Amino acid sequence: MTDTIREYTLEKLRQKDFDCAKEYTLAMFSGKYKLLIICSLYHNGAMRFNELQRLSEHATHKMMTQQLKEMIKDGLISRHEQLISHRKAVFYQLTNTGESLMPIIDAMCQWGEKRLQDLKLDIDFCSD
Amino acid sequence: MTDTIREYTLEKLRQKDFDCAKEYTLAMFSGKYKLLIICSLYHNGAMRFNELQRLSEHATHKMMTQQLKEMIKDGLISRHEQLISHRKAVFYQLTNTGESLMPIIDAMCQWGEKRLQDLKLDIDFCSD
DNA sequence: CAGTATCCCATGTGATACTG
DNA sequence: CAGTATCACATGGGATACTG
Repeated sequence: MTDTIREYTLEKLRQKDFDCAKEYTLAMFSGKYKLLIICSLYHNGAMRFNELQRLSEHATHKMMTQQLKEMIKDGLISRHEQLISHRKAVFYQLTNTGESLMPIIDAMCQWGEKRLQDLKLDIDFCSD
Repeated sequence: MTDTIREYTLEKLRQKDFDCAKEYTLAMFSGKYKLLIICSLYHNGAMRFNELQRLSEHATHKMMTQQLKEMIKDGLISRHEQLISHRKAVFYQLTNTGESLMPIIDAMCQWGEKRLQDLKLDIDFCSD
């Protein structure tokens, strides 16, 4: 889950090796919670940190901040503060770049649904 | 790189929680070398173990066998043996299921190429 | 060639505590 | 609320040796 694909791909790019387009795209959303974050922001618009954390039952504070940081760095989401009754509130929302991943994610969703449908007939497919 | 997304998703499926279609699809190709393996088999047809290992300069024997095993388990590739001048040769090739991932991978390829093109203007995007 | 098994270190990540 | 920092343990994965 730890996104070592991201590290690995960024390293290639630093070496001026740009032959890793699909790996780079994969690195955009292969981190823990990243698909969940992207889809939630897409459907809900801007969300606050704690709202995002509550999305996944077991998301730890640490992992959520780490994932958000990477996604900001990658230009997928943006962070902005706002004062609500004299208290600072932080919002995250998808950038255009982040949104442009949605067609791919939709395709993944469809592939997965069809595949799982086929596999449901086979009780044992997820053992091991 | 280690595909804990795969473990995590299979665990959900074992719990009869099927609300993870996109994560499941992601788990299909987010392992180390999996994109590379799929694309190579797609373009070259059946390939032998050592040919696959030579694809990536630093692929270790252990990781390659592990990835291939998972992909067989997931139904993306098939393994079959053949006798070549009295020696056993092992071939791997994409199944129809594996091939059906190609449109998604192509989309990832295109997204990545466009994105990297845009980012090339910014020298610093891959630092950190 | 095509694996399997073992050892072992580096890294990821959960838990916890602290800050403004 | 929205973080950052530190510690401690579990796991991933490289290196190496062994098998048919």
